[in-house]
Amino acid sequence: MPVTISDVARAAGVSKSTVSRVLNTGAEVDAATAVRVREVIDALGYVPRLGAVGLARGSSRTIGMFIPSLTWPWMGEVVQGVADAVEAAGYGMLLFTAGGGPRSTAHFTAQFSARAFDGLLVIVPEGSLGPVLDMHRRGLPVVLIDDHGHHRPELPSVATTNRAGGAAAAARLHAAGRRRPLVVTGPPRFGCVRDRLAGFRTALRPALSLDGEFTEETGRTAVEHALARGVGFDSVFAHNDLIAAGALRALRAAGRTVPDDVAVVGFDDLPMARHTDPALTTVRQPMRAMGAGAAQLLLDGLGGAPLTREPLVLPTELVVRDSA
Amino acid sequence: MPVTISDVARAAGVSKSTVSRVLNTGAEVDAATAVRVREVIDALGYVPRLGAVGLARGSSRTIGMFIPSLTWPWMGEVVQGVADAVEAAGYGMLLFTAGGGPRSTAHFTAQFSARAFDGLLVIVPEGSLGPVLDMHRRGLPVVLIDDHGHHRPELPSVATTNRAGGAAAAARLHAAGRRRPLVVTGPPRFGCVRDRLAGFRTALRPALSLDGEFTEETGRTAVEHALARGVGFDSVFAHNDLIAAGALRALRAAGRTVPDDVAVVGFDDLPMARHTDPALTTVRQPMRAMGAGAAQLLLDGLGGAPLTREPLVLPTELVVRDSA
DNA sequence: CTGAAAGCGCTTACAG
DNA sequence: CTGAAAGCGCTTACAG
Repeated sequence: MPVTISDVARAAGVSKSTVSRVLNTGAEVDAATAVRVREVIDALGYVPRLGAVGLARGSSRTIGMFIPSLTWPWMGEVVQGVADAVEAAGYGMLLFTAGGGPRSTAHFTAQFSARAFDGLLVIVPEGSLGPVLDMHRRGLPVVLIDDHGHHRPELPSVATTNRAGGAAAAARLHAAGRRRPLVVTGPPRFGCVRDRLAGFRTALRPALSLDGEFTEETGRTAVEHALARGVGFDSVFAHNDLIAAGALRALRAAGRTVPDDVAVVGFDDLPMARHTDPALTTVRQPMRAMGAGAAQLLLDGLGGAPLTREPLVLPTELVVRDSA
Repeated sequence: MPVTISDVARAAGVSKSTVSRVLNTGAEVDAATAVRVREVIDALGYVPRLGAVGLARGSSRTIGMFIPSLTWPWMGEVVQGVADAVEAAGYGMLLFTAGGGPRSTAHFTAQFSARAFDGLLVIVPEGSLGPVLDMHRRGLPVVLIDDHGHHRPELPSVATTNRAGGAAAAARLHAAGRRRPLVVTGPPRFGCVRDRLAGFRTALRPALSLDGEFTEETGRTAVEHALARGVGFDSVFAHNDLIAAGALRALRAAGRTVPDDVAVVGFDDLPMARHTDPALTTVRQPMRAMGAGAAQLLLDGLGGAPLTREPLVLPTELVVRDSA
């Protein structure tokens, strides 16, 4: 049988109120009494039951996190960043995934209604903004991790400098004397795609710009296509590292040398970026820091700090390796 | 203000007991009454507060998951498998990571003591078996996801067929006429390493066997080393896909063609396996199924089913691509 | 079949 | 500084 506050009170010869006070407010308790109670707590190994505290206080000391899927390449980094910050604050983290479609969303919503968490961190799964906004409207503190450059003025969020990242990629290529870049983007409906492109264009004009999915295959076929069409490009700006990997592969298959014939810059800095051949020069997104920053924002908010709607923007960073 | 069971009772003209009954046991309630209560529940959008239910029932309908880190290549797959099963059962999943060392473990232990979860899934972080065994001893249902082939007879677990996987790799190489394989393993202290090696040896004798970490670098340096020593190998069996990727790279750098000069087989089937050049033939570990299977085992256990100590073993599968 | 009451393990005014 | 009591929102014997 786990020990309860009553056990402690009895053993220390005080009331539950007093035990509760030394545990919480700490003040308004006689020093000697406090010491004695603490000794008993340690001796008995008493830990307040979270559920009971939550019921009495109307909170759960737990945050929820809602994400599209754990299998995306950089998702683990973000969630790890969140986990670190949440752990440091002594909170629990309830993780929800949207992979199962409506069923998943329903489950997540049900846990919200059951008040399973006090605040929410979310990387909005496509089509799930509705329920999230609804929760926010009902008073749930929410912080968005804006992976797609879709700023929602209604909600606090953390984002990164997609535009500056694109500009940095262009600057690097420009400095290397490249003037005819092939740009391979992700889906144009994403804000991050438009931002990266806009940033890139401030320094360099694409010889050709193709869009596709954020996949290796997109990179491969885009390069094959450009090669077949005889587009004379001297570099590639890939909107993520998977696309870059595909481009690298297609270039090698075509007998082009990287970076001598064609320089390649990616985006993200996935772990694989250091293992491509040649190692990939890429624009690093601070995914872990974004997770940790969002968590900290939310935790501060739960602690009473005002949640500003001004996004917390963490900088990208050009990581120079061998491909450009 | 969220609606409570009292609101429902009042609106339906019954007692809280009755509302609770239609919500739970369902039986022993007049059909007409039940219908009326349900209507009110729907109309008011009533959802029982998880914490209150948990306190009254002595459970939390939440499971904990404790893992070394989310940044390992296949970790997302496992956790996603768990998330799917847990979601289907209407449970919550509290995620804990050991990345922060003792501080992380302390946090995790504190949440256990605070009874934040009813059951535990764990991929044992190195050095953290102690606390987990302790929780189990204190009555917490635990299921291990045995990624390292370290069977713990004390605990229920799910594992995979490392030995058969090694044998399948060897069989594939043997069928391709290879007789002088270079084997590059992970740390020999891991049971999975020994099992994969033992399985491999049932069909083929290594020309040379080197061990290292489960990293790209290990694969690269091992191949470079074997090449420098003039070991005449015609194939590589890498104990994971990162090692295989490194081997592929070193072979290409040395001008060897894969699979013609040297065939390469990996282990894991990470997403990157289909994007190496050439695409990697590898032994697939059913990480997602292992996660889902472990969760189901635990959930069944929480539902009253006996948790057998006999491991649930899910099969590996040889995925043939282009490298062997 | 249904309700009143006690209880789950805490916190927090309210008195003193 | 400290305790008795009420209350958080449920469930579950216990009567009827």
